[in-house]
Amino acid sequence: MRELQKRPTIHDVARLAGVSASTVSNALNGKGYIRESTRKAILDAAERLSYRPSAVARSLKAQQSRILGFFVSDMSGPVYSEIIAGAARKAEENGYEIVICNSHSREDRVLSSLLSYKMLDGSLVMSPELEDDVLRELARTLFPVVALDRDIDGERLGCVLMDNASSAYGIARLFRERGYDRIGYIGPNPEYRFMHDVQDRNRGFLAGVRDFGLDLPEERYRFGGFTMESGHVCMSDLLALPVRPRAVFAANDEMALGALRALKEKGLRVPDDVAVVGFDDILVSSYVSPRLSTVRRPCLTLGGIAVDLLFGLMKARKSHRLLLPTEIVLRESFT
Amino acid sequence: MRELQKRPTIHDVARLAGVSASTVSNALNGKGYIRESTRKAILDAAERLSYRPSAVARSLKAQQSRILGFFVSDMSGPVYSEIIAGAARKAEENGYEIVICNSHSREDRVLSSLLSYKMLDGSLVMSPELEDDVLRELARTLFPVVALDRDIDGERLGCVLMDNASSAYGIARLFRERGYDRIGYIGPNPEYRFMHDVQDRNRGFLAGVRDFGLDLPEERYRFGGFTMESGHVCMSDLLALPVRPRAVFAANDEMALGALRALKEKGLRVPDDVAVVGFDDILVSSYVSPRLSTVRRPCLTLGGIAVDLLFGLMKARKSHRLLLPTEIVLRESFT
DNA sequence: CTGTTAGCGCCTTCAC
DNA sequence: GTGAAGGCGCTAACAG
Repeated sequence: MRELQKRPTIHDVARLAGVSASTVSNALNGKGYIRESTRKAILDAAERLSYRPSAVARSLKAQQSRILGFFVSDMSGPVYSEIIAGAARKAEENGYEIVICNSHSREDRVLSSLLSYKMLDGSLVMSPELEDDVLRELARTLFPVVALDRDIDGERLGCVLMDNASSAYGIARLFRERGYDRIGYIGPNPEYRFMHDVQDRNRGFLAGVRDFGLDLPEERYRFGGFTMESGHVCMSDLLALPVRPRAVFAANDEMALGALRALKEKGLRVPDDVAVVGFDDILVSSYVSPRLSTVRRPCLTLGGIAVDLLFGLMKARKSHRLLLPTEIVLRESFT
Repeated sequence: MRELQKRPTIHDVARLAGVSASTVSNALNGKGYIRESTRKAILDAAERLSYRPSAVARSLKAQQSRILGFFVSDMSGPVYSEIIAGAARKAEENGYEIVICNSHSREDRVLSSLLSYKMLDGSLVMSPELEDDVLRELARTLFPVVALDRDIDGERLGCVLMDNASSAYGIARLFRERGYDRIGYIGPNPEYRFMHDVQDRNRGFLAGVRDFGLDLPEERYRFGGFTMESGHVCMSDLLALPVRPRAVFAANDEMALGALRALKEKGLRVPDDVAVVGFDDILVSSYVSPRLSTVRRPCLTLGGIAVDLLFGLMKARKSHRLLLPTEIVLRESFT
């Protein structure tokens, strides 16, 4: 029965190589001048012991971990992974790593423990669950924070937003221009009121509805939960109405996909009977039939920019607020 | 111009409260007996300074971080997020956290730096990029490792697999039973040979093709890259053939979705003209038209089980190998 | 060129 | 009840 051997430390290497710990440190990190023979001996000893420096000890000494946190609540969405990819690339270019921390739960226990016990040099946040005050507290007491898709400011706190509102507004305009007057809307249910980007979409679209005089009575305004299932239910409800809408805007692609399914089940054609527009331009949206018209958001860019901003916050204390444009993509489901 | 104030340490709290550091430590961690008045003073001081214990220092002292790593390369897939969710839940129940580390790159730099400089107590690995030897090395020198969907064993190394092969074999059997003799296959291109689960599917299906005497000539065996785009291309190629297949098996749902689109573009009906089967049962597969027949894998379960196994490895040195069943789900695209 | 010393922030003895 | 001392593993500063 073998003992659980402890990991070797720099002293073990030093002993084996017959030198001191600091010489080992220097040799391994390429600092200072070291005779080639001792250097060789040290490398050899390290190799023999499979020595790996402890990241924890290093971080303690260096007072930085070179790790950035990315707080997300959901992570399932395709949107997130693209943003993360953008962030990870930029972080890596600068010798940092990104770790994903899921902040799904809203319990206080999580807020005070999960959030405060990390070893991060900074963080990006995409969790609607984390309230503004929590972020401010985080930024104040722990490390700089960049919020994604949420309009917030404060000390050591930046944000980068996507212009959801104007594209949503643009959709309303297009409905008017193309003569789709009698519309339906699958919008965010109250549960999502704390999600900034979602609310932007909502406000933008409703403003457009008003400004362009679209016909959106209460019964054609449904509240969805941003899943395909929810989109399916909402659209089914819409279709059960005595007067059905000619065009429907869903606040994200997943709901729009669910809506397409409901339409299909009722034997209705898209866009001939009912036109549909989503939001996000997730990958699958251009593969379903009919291809979904939607709004594309610069997710990859967003991630990179957010990390840049975070680096800025880590160096200086300046905070920033950036707004990225979005773009309407017309495909088959609405033209 | 305000200085970048450093985070307060336990000594700062001690000074403010007029006690020693160890008393603060005891008070904050509920150890030992402390007079209520000093205790109050300490809590108060900590609050005033917004003191947060340093996770790094703690980990160094405790010789554990209570953090588990989850190495993934892609992360974009819906499959991953479900597994991660399962793992995160189980980890949390035991006072651990999971951080996602992306190991997308195959460079040596990454293998030796990214992998060795972590502060993890253990890790789950779903990166095909990380070769078996790397995992063994990891397990030997750093921390216990549980590989997901990869058949490997070694010291402090466990694995949990999903039975890809028998379901893929089952698909072939179904093709035979339902009279779909002339088939096509969109399988993994050679680039994916290091992905264990994918290879299992491949082997299982090809074994079935042989055993059940299905008609799969070379030109109807295409190599795809597991994206919708790739599935689209492969299916288009298949349809350009003089004799087109009556049923097509794609090695994952994304490719199957791409295939459906190609079929749609050619004006072919599914399953009447060509039947299609995928693999994974991603969420959207039951929403597209026609709904996709596929193979469901117990992803949520997998994550939890993997963490359990990891805990086992962290306590004892025993290693394990688990195999989880999969299930064929028949929907509209093939019945 | 190499070794000694000291300290990063915390916690665990062990005195008092 | 509380404090002083020491050490987790590493590295920077300074001697030698």
